[in-house]
Amino acid sequence: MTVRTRFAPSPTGYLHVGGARTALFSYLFARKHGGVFVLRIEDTDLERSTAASVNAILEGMAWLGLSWDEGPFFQTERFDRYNAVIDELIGKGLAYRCDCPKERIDTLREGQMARKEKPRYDGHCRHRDIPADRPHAVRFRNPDEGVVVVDDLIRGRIVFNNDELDDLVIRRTDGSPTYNLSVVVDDMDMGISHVIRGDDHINNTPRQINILRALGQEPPRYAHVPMILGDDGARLSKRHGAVSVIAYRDEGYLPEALLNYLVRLGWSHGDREIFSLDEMVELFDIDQVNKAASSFNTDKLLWLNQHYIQHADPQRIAHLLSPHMGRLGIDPSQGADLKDVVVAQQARAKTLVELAQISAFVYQDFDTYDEAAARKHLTAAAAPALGRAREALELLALEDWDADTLERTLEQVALGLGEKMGKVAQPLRVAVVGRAASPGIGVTLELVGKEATLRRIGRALGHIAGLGAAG
RNA sequence: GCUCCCUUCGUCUAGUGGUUAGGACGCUGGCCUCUCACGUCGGUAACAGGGGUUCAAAUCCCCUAGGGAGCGCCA
Repeated sequence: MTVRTRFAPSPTGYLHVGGARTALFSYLFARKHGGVFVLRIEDTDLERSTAASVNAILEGMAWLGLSWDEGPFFQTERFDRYNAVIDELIGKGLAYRCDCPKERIDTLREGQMARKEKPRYDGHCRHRDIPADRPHAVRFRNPDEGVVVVDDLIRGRIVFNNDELDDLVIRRTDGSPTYNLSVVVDDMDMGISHVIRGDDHINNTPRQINILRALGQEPPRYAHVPMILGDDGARLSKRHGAVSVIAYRDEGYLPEALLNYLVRLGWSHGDREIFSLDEMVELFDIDQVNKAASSFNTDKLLWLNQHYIQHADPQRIAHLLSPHMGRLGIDPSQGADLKDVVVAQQARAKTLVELAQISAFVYQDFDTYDEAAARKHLTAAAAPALGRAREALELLALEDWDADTLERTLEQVALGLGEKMGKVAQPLRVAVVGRAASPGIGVTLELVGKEATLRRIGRALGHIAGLGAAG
């Protein structure tokens, strides 16, 4: 049997991380077993579905690199098929028309709730034989007795009593099919062998199996993956920060970091933490997925992101970094090669946004000194070191302006002053970077360039002189 | 309320009857060092509770508690 999985989001918003993980698991399972991964857009809710959401979902999938083999299919294009199936069910007496007004259903429900019963439709229209030309919905006639057994790949065996289930609406009064019907027909028509979805669908599963059986089909295998919660254990929502996959991209995360983080939420392979998409395909299997919900932990995502930034090809990172530099008003083509900046900085940032921030000094003069750094390093005592450094650096030819030569030059300056390297490097660093943290001083000066370095040393000396005047 | 699901360090997890309960993130101490970061060595911290079964239980069974989902003419 060929494995066929599907990801079936409803286009009522962006692709969020929970959906992305479900998509990832479906993708991995299909790839692992040499199967087919189908993308289907569940847009039967005409009120809430939008084209913008469809685009947002496709954009998120593309960014993550989760490619599908078939689709995207749109349920709105398959209404004729659903209606044919519904008519077939009516014809066979497995579904019936219902014209119960909303008020009747509401009263029924209230009474049941008051009696502490589970609210459910009472089958009032089962034998009323409503004419087809009157306004009506269509309900599936659920079996009254027996049980439905779901052998879930993640949960194990789950048994439902049919008397817990009621006759659900499969076609609305406006003629549109409902979710439980269209899902069943699509999974059947598309030959889906494994339904991998969120565990909020567990309770729908027995209904869907009953419809499938009424249609003479054997159900697929099911795997219900647990939810993702926020840092605080509550359901993940906007207030936990980004939930949209695209927002993670914009905040400077690498797709491989998000993917790696998501796959480890509910799945593991021994003690291993780092997985490329190919390695996931090789090692993943759905029956190893945890049953319990897990909390999204941004700190760990940040760690993975830093790991991937650090070990990625500098040229690629430079390419991805460029737009973030642009947001800071910097054109990286004016000045040092951005790739060289990445090489110098890539172990120092957890996101591309942060990488851009700590690299801005290479391309433009900063406005103000970091207060603590200036207080500690731009002092009268540091002035001689800065002065001597400036003298030595001025003498360096442009072709000698490289990290090694710069570092050796400054070591000589320190030696001449009878000071440790730190007494020279730190004031110089604050003078040139504005902060007390940067790559090695030689690399830092090389990237900044001779002209800007000397200019900024002059400015720092001025700052120190100003202190004396004020004090 | 009813039905279904879940429960190992703060978080992600390993563990399938016998382990000093392992790893990772975070936090933290040391080393490296011109700063920061990286790297590296160490520390911190968990089997929800209670009953069984067993020579032996995080692992099997039952109960309780806590958390979650569903109970739509939403998906």
